[in-house]
Amino acid sequence: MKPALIRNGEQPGESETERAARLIRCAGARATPARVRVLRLLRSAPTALSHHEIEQSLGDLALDRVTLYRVLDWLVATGLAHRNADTRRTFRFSAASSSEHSAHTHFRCDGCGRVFCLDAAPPPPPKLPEGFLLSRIELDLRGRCAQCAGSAQ
Amino acid sequence: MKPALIRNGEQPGESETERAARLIRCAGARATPARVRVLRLLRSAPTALSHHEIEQSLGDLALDRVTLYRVLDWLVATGLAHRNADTRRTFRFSAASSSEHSAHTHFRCDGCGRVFCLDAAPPPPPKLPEGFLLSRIELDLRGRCAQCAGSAQ
DNA sequence: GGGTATCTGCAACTCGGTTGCAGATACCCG
DNA sequence: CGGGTATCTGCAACCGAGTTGCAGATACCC
Repeated sequence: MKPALIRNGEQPGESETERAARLIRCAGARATPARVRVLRLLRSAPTALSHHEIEQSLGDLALDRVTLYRVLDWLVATGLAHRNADTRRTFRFSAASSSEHSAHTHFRCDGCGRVFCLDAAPPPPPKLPEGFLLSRIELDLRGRCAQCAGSAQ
Repeated sequence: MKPALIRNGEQPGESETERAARLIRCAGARATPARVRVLRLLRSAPTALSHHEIEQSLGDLALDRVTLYRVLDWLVATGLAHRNADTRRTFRFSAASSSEHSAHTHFRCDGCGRVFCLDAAPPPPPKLPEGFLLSRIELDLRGRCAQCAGSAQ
């Protein structure tokens, strides 16, 4: 849902920041630096990020641990982001894309735990036991990412 | 405990216990009551169980927390069981089946977190980024199980 | 039945995530 | 532009899942 936009970009950086801020306000909350920075980061990340990775990426101006958790929770609650537990049982967050679909394909690395979002074709619709409600399909590929496969293990 | 006996299955119960013990010995370890009981439980469970659920199921004669973790780790290490993080980021364990395949289909309930193993058809082979190694494919269905869908949420 | 490597149970610890509360601030409104 | 207030942030303390180290118990080999 992005209504066409508005200010045609000034600096690409500013433009993206503005967009994140707008998405947040649309969701009915204050566009605080914490939220804007986190959402912008998620939107530009190629993989789903863990709490720890996000903290690192924010660098020196890192937020308080708790604030970051709350920002992430809020993003997930409003649907601006998704949350998944990785193979090492830590949560990973990714921005919800506009081309959001209920079927997703991920690659989960058994080495480093990272999650890569693939564009692969959506899997076929399955049949479920009686009474079960389906809300989302996810195809999960497990193995080692290029980096982990390269290094001896 | 577990008075001896009866090799060559008679009572179905005993038989299953004996089988679990044999699997454990085959894997090169001692068939202690702790391991036998846990493996037997996993093998008879319809869904993947959490550490907590296993503790409950063992009832009064429950093992020490740590022992249970170690038994589970050992089962996973030897390949007799599988471990998965559920949507609430706790590990769930299931017995490895003899008809083991590298492609699996699970239903994960967003309500209670339980994981159901379905026999659904294996998904089609995907294409991966350069350098990635695939070891396993898993089709993940998300939604609500019959029980959680039934109760108001 | 005895000896010993392997297991078990206890206690203390780590780590990811959560809760409560006081102080700060984005945003509405005049 | 400045003030008031509901919303956010940061701190500190907490919780629950999982892990580690070690002393005592025990399955299994002989």
